[in-house]
Amino acid sequence: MGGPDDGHGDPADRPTDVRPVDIRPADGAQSIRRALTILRIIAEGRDAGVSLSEVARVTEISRPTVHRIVRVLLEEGVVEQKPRSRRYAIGEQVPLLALARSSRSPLLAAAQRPLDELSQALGDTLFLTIRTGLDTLCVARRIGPFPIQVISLEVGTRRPLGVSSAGIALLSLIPPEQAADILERNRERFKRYRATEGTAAAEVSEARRLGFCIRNIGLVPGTKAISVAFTGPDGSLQAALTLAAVQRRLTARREWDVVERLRDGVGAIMAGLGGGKP
Amino acid sequence: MGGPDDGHGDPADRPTDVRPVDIRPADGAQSIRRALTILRIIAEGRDAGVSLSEVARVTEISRPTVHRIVRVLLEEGVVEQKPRSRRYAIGEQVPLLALARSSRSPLLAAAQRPLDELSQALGDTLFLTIRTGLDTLCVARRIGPFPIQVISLEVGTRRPLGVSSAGIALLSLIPPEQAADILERNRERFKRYRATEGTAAAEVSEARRLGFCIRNIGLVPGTKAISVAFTGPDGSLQAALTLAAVQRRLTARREWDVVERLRDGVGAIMAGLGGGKP
DNA sequence: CAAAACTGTCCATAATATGGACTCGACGTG
DNA sequence: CACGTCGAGTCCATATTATGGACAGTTTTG
Repeated sequence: MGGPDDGHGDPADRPTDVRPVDIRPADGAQSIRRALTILRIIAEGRDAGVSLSEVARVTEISRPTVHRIVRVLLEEGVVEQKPRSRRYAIGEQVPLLALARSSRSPLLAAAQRPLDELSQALGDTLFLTIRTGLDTLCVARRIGPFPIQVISLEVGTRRPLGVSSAGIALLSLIPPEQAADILERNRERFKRYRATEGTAAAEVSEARRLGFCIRNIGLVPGTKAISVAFTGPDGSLQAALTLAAVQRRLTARREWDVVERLRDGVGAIMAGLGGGKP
Repeated sequence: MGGPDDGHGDPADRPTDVRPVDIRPADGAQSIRRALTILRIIAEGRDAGVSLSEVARVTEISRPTVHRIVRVLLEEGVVEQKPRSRRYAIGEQVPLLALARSSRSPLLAAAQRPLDELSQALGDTLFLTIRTGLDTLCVARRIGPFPIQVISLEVGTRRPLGVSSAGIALLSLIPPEQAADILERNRERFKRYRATEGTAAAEVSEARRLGFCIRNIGLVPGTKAISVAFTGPDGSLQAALTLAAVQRRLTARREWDVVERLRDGVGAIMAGLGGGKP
């Protein structure tokens, strides 16, 4: 079938030791997994959506199969299709299902105050980003009082881990080989973002050394971002706090101050997460 | 396979006019459809969740199959399992996917003001409920200023069409045979709610005659609800505005006034929906 | 206006999902 | 306490279902 490698069918006489990269038991419901993979890619497209062939390319599932799956999701309202561009986007049913668990996430609850205070104190824009699977997902944003703000991300933006500052920081706090594995699995998607596995890996190493990530923001010239990543109390969740600003506001002197403040913010958020309900 | 079907394959000689509510073509991706059916049932359970065997019973899918599907959804974070009760509930991935389309729904946007004003004016609790597939789903609530309020529903509550006042009203505005079909397909689920197809059908007829639904609220003795249903501009959506109050506040005299006011509210919402973007 | 790229459809085939039968453990009842 | 009932979860032979190569139609690009 699909799969990036190998001459196909070798008639079952290796036990189970090869395990090509991922832990996926591969049994159970393959088509449902595929549907979810497709959904995540479509979610990246936000309101603009994603074209069929791009979904097929990125997921490495054949076009007819993607088409069939997407058609079911379409009929069920889980995705919708933009009439003009024929691109697919997340459909109304998803928010409706989400209503079933409308209680806000503990992370967001814990982060509100620290985000407000920090963005006031630092003056620039802050982002709170979580890791989910192979992606980063922006879940909160605060625009600071300084007159020039770098917006760059909306809440809800989803990207492959490795293309954003937050993604680098997040990768820097998981074990190197896992991080490498993730980069590998995202390789196909990086093309969309003018990123490569190699440069991402280098940045991750650097971030691992420093304890945070600082770099230019890819798509917006003259801007910089600093990200500090952290995990939930029991390692339950992985998130990053990011500051974005025009380059001139991030002089070498201020950098360290900002990192310090971000770390304080992270501390405050983690404290708020500490003793939740079981 | 499953499903309340008829003699299958009649080789294409009805144009497009029958369309029995949603004519499941049954081709394509069956297991994905099943997964979604299961998800919707699980969504009904809200935070408490739903047991495996109940999902199997209601969906009329065999337990092993439900289990296998649910296990995949579990691994993917789409559902989660309460450790204590082993019940399944909607998982964190669903809200995360929903973030991709965080722009609020046009209905909610249009309804905010009218809801606020009406609940102030009438004094009692209002609910805005939509139809989605075979379900009603509460999407907004306003608690009025009168000291005794009937809460009964949370935002996010999902129920089979036919068990709530709003559901009856909604069924009353779709063609009788479609409504009957929906009741039929929900029969298995009614048992959970002490409802039956028969009484629901009678109430729907009554509502169709009156143009609204009024009745006692099932689970809360001494309380009444009045629902007025409506559709979006191009028939795009079906929704109902409901008032709930203790019985003594709904004297026969006031009933008509309330219905009148609810109709005004519906008018205001529909006006707000009128000229959206194409 | 031709080439390229993309969406969507068909169908034989292989692989996948299916559910009956079974095990295990928890709970309740005589 | 022994027995019976009910629910969760597992196994595996089977046939149903999903799969993707090839093709057709349409829009975009050069």
